[in-house]
Amino acid sequence: MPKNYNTEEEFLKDYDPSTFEKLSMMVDILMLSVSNEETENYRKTDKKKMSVLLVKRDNYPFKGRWCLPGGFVRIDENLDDAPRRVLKEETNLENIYLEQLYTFGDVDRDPRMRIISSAYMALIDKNRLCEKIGEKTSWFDITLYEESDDIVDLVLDNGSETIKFSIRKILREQTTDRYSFKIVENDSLAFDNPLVILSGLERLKNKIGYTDIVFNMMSEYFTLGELQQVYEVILGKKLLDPAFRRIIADKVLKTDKMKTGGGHRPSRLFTYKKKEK
Amino acid sequence: MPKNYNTEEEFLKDYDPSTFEKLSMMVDILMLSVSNEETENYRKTDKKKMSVLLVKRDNYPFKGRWCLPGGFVRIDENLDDAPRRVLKEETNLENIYLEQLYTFGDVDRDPRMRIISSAYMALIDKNRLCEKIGEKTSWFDITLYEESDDIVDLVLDNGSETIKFSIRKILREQTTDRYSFKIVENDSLAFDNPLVILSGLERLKNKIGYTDIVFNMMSEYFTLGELQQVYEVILGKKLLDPAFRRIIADKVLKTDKMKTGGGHRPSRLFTYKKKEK
DNA sequence: TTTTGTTATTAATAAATTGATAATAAGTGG
DNA sequence: CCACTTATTATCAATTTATTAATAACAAAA
Repeated sequence: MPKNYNTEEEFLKDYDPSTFEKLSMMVDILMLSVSNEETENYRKTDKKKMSVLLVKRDNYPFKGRWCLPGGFVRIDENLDDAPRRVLKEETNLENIYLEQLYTFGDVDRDPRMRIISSAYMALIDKNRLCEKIGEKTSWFDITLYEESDDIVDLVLDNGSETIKFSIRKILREQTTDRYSFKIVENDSLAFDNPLVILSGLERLKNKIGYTDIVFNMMSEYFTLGELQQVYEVILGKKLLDPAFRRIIADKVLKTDKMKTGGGHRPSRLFTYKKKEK
Repeated sequence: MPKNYNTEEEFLKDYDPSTFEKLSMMVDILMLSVSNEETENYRKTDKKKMSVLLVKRDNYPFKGRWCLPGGFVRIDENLDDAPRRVLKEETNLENIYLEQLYTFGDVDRDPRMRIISSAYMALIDKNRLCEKIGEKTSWFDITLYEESDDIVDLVLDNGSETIKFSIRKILREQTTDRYSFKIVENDSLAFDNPLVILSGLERLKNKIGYTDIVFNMMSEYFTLGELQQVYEVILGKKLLDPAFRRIIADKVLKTDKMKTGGGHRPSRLFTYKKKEK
């Protein structure tokens, strides 16, 4: 029988927080970048890949498996602050582009107990995180095969290990535009991490067209060729040079620096031109 | 001191879920629709508005204030299932378009205790939910004033009550494209609901261009004029007729029904043409 | 019955954008 | 100095978008 309160204060003083069964909250971080193949004839060989940062679990559950970096949200910590803290702890990096991707909350997603996880997508220029990663942390290159209309196979590779999984895109009822994903096969990635990876790749693909987030993956100075390759690997298709240049013309700023040494005509270096207003 | 386990099962059997402090999880539902002004000369008067469904709180905290419908996530319920259940409970509606919007998790967003809330956006044809709502539930028309470059004022009105609040868009550090919102003023809306509303309006505005979600707000048969008005109210600007018709040409199917009685040339009725493949 | 007002719908053309090909530039490595 | 490679821009065709305006068809007023 609910008691009758007259003021907000009175109610709060009396409030029993244990009325509802509680649960735990985590954040997972999908750190994405683009592989760098500086020395290759990259225009010809299409070697550029998306890459994702994984860490090897040294605890149960999924001990020994690779997973996305993550951690529990502290009780006195804003949700949006958690991924930034975790990133600092795991990679010692600050000032990283982060955006919330999706909150995954299936009942059985974690074998330990009920844990809901907010996935955040982080974008970074790979050069900022290359040396300092230990044995437990590794970049994996992503290859994506569209198996059929509704099945996607993903292969992750870090040079010595390979991880494969398949995901089925399900056209949800009651929606007219959005897929939800379901894991069909998964050797080795922990938890529902495959879903996070595919969601992130899709989000990036969508947002590259109407935002400037790509520039978070570029170093300060870059050539238009490099930028174009990043676009191409994210979109999964070749772009024509003049068309591409037209698209990004007002997003970049020409510098007077040049990049030489490529065995061909040197290319001009550009920087990101921040929006006015 | 962590004990050493040899198998996953062994670990789980021994796992103590109380290691981390737990919290509660809610879902909020941002039910959006478009006001219907059937009898007006709507092309001239721009009366069409976005509307949002609010319920009056009859409990503390925020007793007597309007807020988004919502509820706690059950411990044995998938996160994505919760908004569907809540919607069924509060409005008796099923088969509603729903998509996860954002998970809000600031420490102080609920005065009771630590509660993280996933907001879901629901889109509906208003005619499906008009009669059957009681006194505690009401549609509010939304008017949006761009006060300055970074401040937006919102006014909600249900005919007898008016709710106002202001939100500041903050260009986040470390990002190049996204705003985060901060409530500047808020008379009467409960919790961080103003943020949810503005996020949803922005999401809708973005997605209308590359998805077919608008059709979730239309009834089965509609005129192109009606559809255009919905586009215009979502985008907040007028569109030219021929341009609009080109854009949606391959999304709609012409029927042989007509709508008469408008005091002008009757308009043909169309339906949503579902994507092939 | 005719006129006026209103929205629907489409034609037609100008303007802008995009697509595709090709030409020229400027390094490196033989 | 030549071959090779990528960079960069020009050019023109094809397509799309913007804009104006013409015509259609009903309701209501005159």
